[in-house]
This record gives sequence, C-alpha cells and structure tokens, in this order.
Amino acid sequence: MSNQFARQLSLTSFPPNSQNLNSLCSNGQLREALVEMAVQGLEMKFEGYYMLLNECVNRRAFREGQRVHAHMTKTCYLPPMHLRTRLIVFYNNCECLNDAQRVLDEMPVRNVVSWTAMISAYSKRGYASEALNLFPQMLRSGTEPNEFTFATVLTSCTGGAWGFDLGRQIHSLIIKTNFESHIFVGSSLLDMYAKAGRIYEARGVFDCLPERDVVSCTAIISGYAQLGLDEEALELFRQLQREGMTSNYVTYASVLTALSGLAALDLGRQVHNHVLRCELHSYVVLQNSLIDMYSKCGNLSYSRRIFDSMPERTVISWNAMLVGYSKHGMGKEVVKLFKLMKEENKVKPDSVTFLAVLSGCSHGGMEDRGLEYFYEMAEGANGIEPELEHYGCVVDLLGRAGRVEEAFEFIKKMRFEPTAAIWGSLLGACRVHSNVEIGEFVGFRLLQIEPENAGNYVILSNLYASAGRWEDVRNVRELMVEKAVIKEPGRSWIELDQILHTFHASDRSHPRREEVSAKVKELSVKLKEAGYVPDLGCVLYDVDEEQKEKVLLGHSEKMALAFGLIATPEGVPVRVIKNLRICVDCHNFAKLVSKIYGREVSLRDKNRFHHIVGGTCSCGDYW
DNA sequence: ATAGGGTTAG
Repeated sequence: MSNQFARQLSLTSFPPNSQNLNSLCSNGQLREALVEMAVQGLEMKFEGYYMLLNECVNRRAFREGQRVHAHMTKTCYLPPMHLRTRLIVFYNNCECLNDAQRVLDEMPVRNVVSWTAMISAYSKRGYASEALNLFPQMLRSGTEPNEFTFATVLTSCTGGAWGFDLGRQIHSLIIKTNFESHIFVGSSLLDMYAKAGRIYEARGVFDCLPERDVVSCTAIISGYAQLGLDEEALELFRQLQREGMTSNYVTYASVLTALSGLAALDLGRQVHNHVLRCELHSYVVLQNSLIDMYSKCGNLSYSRRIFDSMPERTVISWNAMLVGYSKHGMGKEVVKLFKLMKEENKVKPDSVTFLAVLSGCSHGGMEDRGLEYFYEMAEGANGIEPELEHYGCVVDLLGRAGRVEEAFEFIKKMRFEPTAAIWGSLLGACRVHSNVEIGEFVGFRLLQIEPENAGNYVILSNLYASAGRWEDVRNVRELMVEKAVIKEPGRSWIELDQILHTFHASDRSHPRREEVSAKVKELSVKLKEAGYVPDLGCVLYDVDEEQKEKVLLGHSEKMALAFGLIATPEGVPVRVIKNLRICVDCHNFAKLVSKIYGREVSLRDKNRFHHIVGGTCSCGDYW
C-alpha cells in the first residue's frame, strides 16, 4: 500500500526510474539515492543498481552496499553477471573477502571478468595462495584468461619458490596465448622475475616489449635497485631518461633506493631538487625515500628536517628515521623518537619499528633499555610477536655488553632454531670479549651450518690467536682453505662531484692507482710512527708476514680513504662507503688518520656508520 | 564489470 503510494508520488514529483537515481548518485547523495531505491521497489532497473554499487565502491560505504545487495536479491530473479562482479569488487573494497567469495560461489555462470575480479581481490589483500588456487580453478572451468587475468595473477607469484614455479608455468601460457608483449602483462611478468632475483629474465621481458611506459620502466629500474644492483639501476634510469622515458613519483622513489645504496649524496640532492621542481614532494612515499636517502648518505639532519615537515607520516616514515639514528649509533635519539611515536599515538609501531629500536639500543650501547623493550614486546604489550630477527638483536645486545654466557643461554631457550646469523653474532662477541670456551663451541657449530663463509673461519682463528692457541689457528686456516668461498669481493667507494670512484682489493683499475697506492704507503709509514701496528690476523691467506702487510694495505677502504685525502681539500670530512663489514685493521687505520691528519672520517659499512673524529669512533670499537 | 611499478627491516 505505502509502496504503491510512494510510486505514485515518485511518478508525479520526479522523472521516472533511473534518471533520478543517476542525478542523486552523481551528486554524491547516496542516502537519498537509497530512499529512491526503496521507492522504486520492484521497478528498479539494472542500471540503477549499477550506479548505486558504483557509488558504494567509491565511498567504501559498507552498510549502504549491503542494503543494495539485499534489495537486489529480493527483486531480481537472476541478477546479471556484471552486477555480481561489481559486488565482488565492492566487498573487496570493504575488506570483506568472504562476502566477495560468496557472491562468486553463488554465480550460476562465471566469465573471465568475474574470475579475474575475485583473483584480484585476493591478491590485493595479500592472500597470494588463495589467488593462485583460484587461477587453475578458472582454467578447469573452461574460462580463457585474458590480459587482465595475467597481469593480476602474476602479482601473486612474488611470494616464494612455489609462487615462482607457478609464475613460470603461467609465463609459458602467456607465450602460447600471445600476451607476452602486452604492456601490463609484460610489466607484471618482469616484476615477478625481478622479485625472484632473476634479473636477466626480467630484463629479457623488458627488452622484448614493443612499447614502454612509466610503469614498465619503473618496474625494471626498481628490480635492479631491490636486488642491490644500484649502479645498474642508476645507469638504466639515465639511459631510459635519454630515450625520453616519463617518470613519476614511483620512479623517483626507486631511483632514490639505488642512491641510498650507493650513498651518492650529490646525486641524491639532485634528485631531491628535481622532485621539488616537479612538485612531487608531497607524496609520502617519496618523502620516506628522501629520509632514507639522506640518512644513508650520512646526512641525518636533512632526514630529520624532512621528517619534521611532514603533515602526515606512515609507519615507514618513523621506521626510516629510527633506522637512521640506529645506523649512526645514536641510541638516545632512537629512544627519544620512539617515545615521541608512542606519545603521538597516530601510527602504530610494527615489527620493523622494534627491529630499529632494538638494534639502535645495541649500536648505541644502551643494552638495558633494549632488553626492556624486548621484554615489553615479548609480553605482548604491543600486539607484535617477536620474530627471529628480534631475538638476534637481543643476542647482539647481550654480546656487546660482554654478557656472553647470558647470550648463549638466551639462544638455547629461543623458540626458533638458531641461524648462522645468530651464531655469528655470538661468535663476534666471544672474540671481542675473549671467551674461548663458548666461542669454540659456537665456532664449530657455525662452521657446520655455514662452511662456505670465509668470515667465520677468520673470527674463530682470531679468537684462538688471542688465546695463544697457535696449533688451533693453523687447523682452522687449513679447514678454511678446503671449504671456504669468498662470496662477495670487498669494494669501497667515494663520491666526488657526482662521480663514484670505486676501488677493489688490490685494485689496478682506477686511473690514479699509482698515486693512490703511493699515498697508502706514505700513510702507513706515518701512522706507524704514531703507533699503528698492522693487524695481521685480518688476513685470510696463509702467507708470510710481509705479504700479509701488503695484503692489508691493499684493502679497498684504505685506497678509497687515501684517494679522499688526495682529492679533497684539507679539513673537509672524508666519506667512504664499503660493501662489506670493515675489518679491524682498516678501522684502526682510519682512526689514526683522523687523529693525525685532523680529518673527520665517515665510513659506512654494510651494517652501520662509523663517525671517526680525533681518533675515536662512534661505534665504540664494537660493530 | 576485471589489470601492471613504489618507500623502512633482513
């Protein structure tokens, strides 16, 4: 009765059916549109539902969308496929994957679009295995995938070995169905290869694309950057720029990742200026990248300035800043900033936050504070379960404080199987604090798990040497010669006028190599007068002492440092970057250089910064 | 009606 009355009313006062709904929806008057839906009752047209659902999707209006769904179920005997597909998208948007799946389950017929919408829903929410299960179901049902399906499903193949295997099978299907050169499919495909570490395959796909756009170019650049192939990323970026590539904020974020890795401050500043000119600087992602870039280039105050100027911050902003302080050994700043984060209470700390805080306490010599945070975490106060890496930080904390036995007990009680990294951290502590008893046990354990890592043999033999157990030193050396492989050759570099000067151990390739080795020799003579004693224990090979000293003087960081002294004016700080951990001998060497030549030396190694002033290092000689 | 690349940690 009232329905009929309403219909009469709507016929007299409004234009009939969807006309009115259309204007209400396009004015964003969702509530009024819902009233109109009720008024139209059984007369609702499919276009009307479509417009309403669209509005609910855009506004993430969950309750309203549910009402539309219920109304549709009541009035339509068989809702058409496109409306049901829109419902899948709607429920996904409201993070109700169960409801989305139910809509798919209730469809009497499905086509490629509805399947793809559901696969996309799972992959967007991070349910890779559900997405990957759905794909073969779709094939079995006889539905042919299209370019949308392939582009979508490949994004779920980046998780692990299982996903990659499936990804390769999907690749061959893509070749068979001739979608390989489709730009969306190609970008997704090359990204999958890059994330699996197969950069050559990724590049192959990229090179075969008949056309390129921002996304495909960014995908391949970031592929290199994510694998730590920073120079290649930078080189490709420059080349593609010459060829007229357009860039957007994602491109610059990826390039900044590469520049962070290279610690290329001048180039980083240049990108920053460019970002400002293009008015891209308000993207939070880009601000986060800039914070990270400045901190990894040694310029923490710039990072902080950007951080302070941000109107909105994500957890990544906080983490990047905390990691910055941590790597610079500024434990107090880490604690202060973490307090601020909690007080502000806008952004919840995540597991990376705690990694940064714990390792910040460790690098900053604040063991007790770090332990407090760990136990706070373990009690579940923050809703984050400590993971293996957090336990690793605690081993580091205890080891640094000389509490080696405690660290050993802690490892035994962990709910994880200790990894090589955990044992390695404890072995390092045993060496610094000369605990041969535990060190020997840990060392052998480590040689079992990781026999190919040369570094482990060196630390163990150093430990024996410090105890005067020369027979054992020799045995370890022999073992090493049999089994160890040096994975990554040592490499150091220094940036001068936007150019990176790279040196390898005993390098012969730099144009000024003669000058540089002469300078290293000169330095060593001067430093010896001031008490420098080469630490022959740092040499891997079994050669005579004179040879060992030569090997030490050939270390890449000494050459980069010497080059810095030659090529920059007196009094200017020298910034050296090394791809591995710095060795004890080079650390001593740099400390003496800073003292005798009155130069500040900033040395970034794989793990952290060493700020060396007047013969003292910010790491407190533990790293 | 359905689609691709990004920032912290390891």
